[in-house]
Amino acid sequence: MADPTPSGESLLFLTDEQLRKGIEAMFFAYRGFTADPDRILEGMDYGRAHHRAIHFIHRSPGTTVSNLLTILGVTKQSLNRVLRALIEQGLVEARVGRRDKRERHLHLTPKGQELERALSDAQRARMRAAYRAAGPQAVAGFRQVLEAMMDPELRRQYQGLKESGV
Amino acid sequence: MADPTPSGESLLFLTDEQLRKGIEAMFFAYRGFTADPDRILEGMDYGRAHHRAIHFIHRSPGTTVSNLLTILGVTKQSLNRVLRALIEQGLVEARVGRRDKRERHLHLTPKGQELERALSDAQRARMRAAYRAAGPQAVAGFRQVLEAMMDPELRRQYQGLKESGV
DNA sequence: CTTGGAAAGTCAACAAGGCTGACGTAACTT
DNA sequence: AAGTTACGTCAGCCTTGTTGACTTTCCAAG
Repeated sequence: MADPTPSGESLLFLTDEQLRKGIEAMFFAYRGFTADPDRILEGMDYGRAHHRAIHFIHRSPGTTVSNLLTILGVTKQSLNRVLRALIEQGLVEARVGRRDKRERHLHLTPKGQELERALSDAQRARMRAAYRAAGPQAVAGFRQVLEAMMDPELRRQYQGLKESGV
Repeated sequence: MADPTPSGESLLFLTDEQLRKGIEAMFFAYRGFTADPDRILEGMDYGRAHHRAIHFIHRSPGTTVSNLLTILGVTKQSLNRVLRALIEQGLVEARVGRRDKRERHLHLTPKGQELERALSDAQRARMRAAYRAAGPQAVAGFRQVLEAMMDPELRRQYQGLKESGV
């Protein structure tokens, strides 16, 4: 049969075998992606769930609990357990909203910022090494594929975060 | 200051901001990556752990329990719980080794192959859509960055799987 | 000003899937 | 014959997710 691509590009990269390799690459890479923060957190009272909360509070200071709920995609009971620990132990501060006093605006305390720094330094170091090894063009492709892989709703979250910072 | 790259390439892609975007892209994309199989598995007695076992047994038929243990990076107690369920319910067969009778060689039964098919069809469909949207060059970059992100030991696992099929 | 509903928090119970430690058995290796 | 390896299993624990039911607070619309 004739080449079905308008541009004449090979479709060899879409074979089941290529796709399987991509799937396994995601699996193994994600293990590496979380390994360094996990190592830092183990022994402390915290886990990956705390890391995620800290990351997004750092990313969007003053975000509300429901915002966080949407981004993380967990139940409020689950998030609440994590936030309670972080607040009790002085890593996160929950300020009652000025306009809407039902809302809690979340901020990292200096102590929280310290842990955030340690975690993201470790994660960024690995990312930086991978980026450097692969080069800018590969990085662009990496980001394109990941973005295309997201659920549309999550992609909006991601893109929203990308610029606005809220 | 002078451009520090020998090749004269910009290092803008290595800024903390770019790295943070990459980190969040991994987070959101991994959610998408697992979403479809998770949907299929929910309601059945199985979860992501079963999916992983099924995937790698399919990938390397006849693999032993210790092989699987190494690839998955979990304890034997944890894997055993998953395997026991899969064997009891007739998705996986454990054949005593011919050369070394201590070993159990794992195979998918027709029923197991059926579920594997459903799961990987769903996951590949998403992968294929993402690959197609991003194009072959982006896919190459995607794979390069992921590979660079793995722990060296896991990279060996990945690369080993890539060709040999064992 | 009252009331409906949204936002937040809490309690209880449960499940999946990790973990450690201890132990047993069969089979291979030295 | 002794030691090691592969596998399985019991028991108990932790993290992180889930539902369901309920309360408190408070904004906003009638």
